[in-house]
Amino acid sequence: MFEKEIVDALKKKVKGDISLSVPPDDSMGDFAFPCFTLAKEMKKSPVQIAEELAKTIPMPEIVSKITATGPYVNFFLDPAKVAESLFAEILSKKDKFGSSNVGKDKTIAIEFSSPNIGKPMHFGHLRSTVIGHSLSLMHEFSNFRVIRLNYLGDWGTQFGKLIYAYLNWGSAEKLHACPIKHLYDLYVKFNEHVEKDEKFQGFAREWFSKLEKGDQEAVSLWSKFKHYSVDEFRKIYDLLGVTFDCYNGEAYYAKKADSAIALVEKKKLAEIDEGALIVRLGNDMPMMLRKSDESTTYASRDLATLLDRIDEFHFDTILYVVGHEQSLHFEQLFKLASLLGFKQKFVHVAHGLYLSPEGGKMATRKGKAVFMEDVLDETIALAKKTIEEKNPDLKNKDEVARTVAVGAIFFGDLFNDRVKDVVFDLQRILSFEGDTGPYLMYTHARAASIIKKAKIRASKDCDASLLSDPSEQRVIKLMTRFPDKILDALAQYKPHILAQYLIEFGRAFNEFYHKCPCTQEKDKNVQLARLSLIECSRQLLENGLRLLGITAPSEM
RNA sequence: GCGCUUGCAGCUUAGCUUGGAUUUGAGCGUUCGGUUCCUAACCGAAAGAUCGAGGGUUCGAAUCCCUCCAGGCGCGCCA
Repeated sequence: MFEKEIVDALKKKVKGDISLSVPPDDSMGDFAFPCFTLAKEMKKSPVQIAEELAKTIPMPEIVSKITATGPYVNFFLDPAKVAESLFAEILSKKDKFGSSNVGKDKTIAIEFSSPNIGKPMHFGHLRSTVIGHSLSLMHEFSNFRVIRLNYLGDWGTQFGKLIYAYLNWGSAEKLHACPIKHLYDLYVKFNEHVEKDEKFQGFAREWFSKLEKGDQEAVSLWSKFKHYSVDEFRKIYDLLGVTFDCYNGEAYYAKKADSAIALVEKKKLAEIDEGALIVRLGNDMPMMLRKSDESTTYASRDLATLLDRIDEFHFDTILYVVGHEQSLHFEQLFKLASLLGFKQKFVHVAHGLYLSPEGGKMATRKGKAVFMEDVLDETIALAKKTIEEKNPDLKNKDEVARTVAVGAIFFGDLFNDRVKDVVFDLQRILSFEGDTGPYLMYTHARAASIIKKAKIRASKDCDASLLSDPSEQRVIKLMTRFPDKILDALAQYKPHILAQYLIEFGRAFNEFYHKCPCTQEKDKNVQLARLSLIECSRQLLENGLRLLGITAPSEM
């Protein structure tokens, strides 16, 4: 915010593209214009140029001071004017504050979460779920039309495994009583057998092949497994507040794989090699579309899925929020799609993996997985215990405990750059202090509490010039950055940019909270100005957290 | 072997896309201090970093380029 006014003023004196930077320290102003590039063109020292510019640039309304500091021209915004303009905007836009129109008339499809049927959702699924959810919310906030896609892993040789295992070692009673657990046990058992004897892999392939050909027994078991799993997933999504527009999984698109393959063949892009149908996409990376036993592959189904989605949803951009171990697959898929003539924007929003503390991936196959449900239960229990200690009179304890737990888990996942691998550490998830979701939720609750207690209401007509304490000015300054942070996070598909900013803002707010009491302030005008600052801060925190998928309670 | 990716205080990390005002900014943990006062899930202070190693480009490199080392992931009938 307010950057445009400064750029416009600079344009009157400087030619070409102007990009401003943010000084490293508050004492150096709000925006800076570095003169290095100009120095080369003008063959003068950047220091000299900065000095000349500082004197000659027409001062925009919102700016109170322009100085030259070394090779930089520094712009100081007038805090009172900034605050007035911010308060008016926030108090009128409310839960829309920070939104933009960058997505106007654009459609974005976002594939995320995509758990595998027949296995419990393990904690590793959290990354895709949380990042995809947050990106969906941010795009919607910026007026994109968003389509949320959950590409269920409900097809493939793994079902051959499950069917074989169930028929040989399974029990109908156990399946009925605790379906997911039973299926999971069978899955682990089957893989133990494969370790010892390769022939089991063949049994699995056989059963999957039967399933693909529509064998009645196979199909009926498959659909039973799928039903149970989806029910289980929905419970977790409800708890997390995550929604989808489309649950079509691999099975749904598998039927369309043949026509997708036909299209590739028509364009003469495919060839037969060792009995399998492959596409060569340059150095050493063939993409297999059909196995030698005629069954489809993950790649062909994913291609079919992409083509069908292009048809159905007419998106401009599609995001695949999937772990980085699949980068090669997506590189191939996107390359093939562009060879087929599609011009949409395809993005693999790759994220790091949760690694098991003992090392290596959290593989369900080896029984090394940590289940989402267990982590949720434990976190909720701790949140409840913390509430009992700190705020025993709270009314809706269970509901708040759930909200706090989800906030802790979401924020913990979104706070760091998504490309990095994370070693699973329950103690970190269970921490509610420092750079955490509960810290921000608590900050929000404090603000809400003051507003509730105050006898007056926040107003844009307060005297913002009374907010002269450095801590107050810092909050105001940070507030102006909120809309841009959302745009940054959006441009890079990185929610941690917003999360990091919110922590910075929360710290500033808490400092102000300690230094500048509001309800006890005697001067009514100061009180009103502070209350307005508090309400605007609260709104910002509410909006920011919401975009990360976190609900901010007004009491906790 | 090839490809992608990561490497910063004891631990977890931001900053790298677009090199600059930096002697790298946080959180946890450690040590010390703050609650007759709007929720201490808070605030303040101190100690703690040869930014994996070496070279190069540049007036200037945590940031760009090269080599090496270490971790993670992937490399045709798993998804």
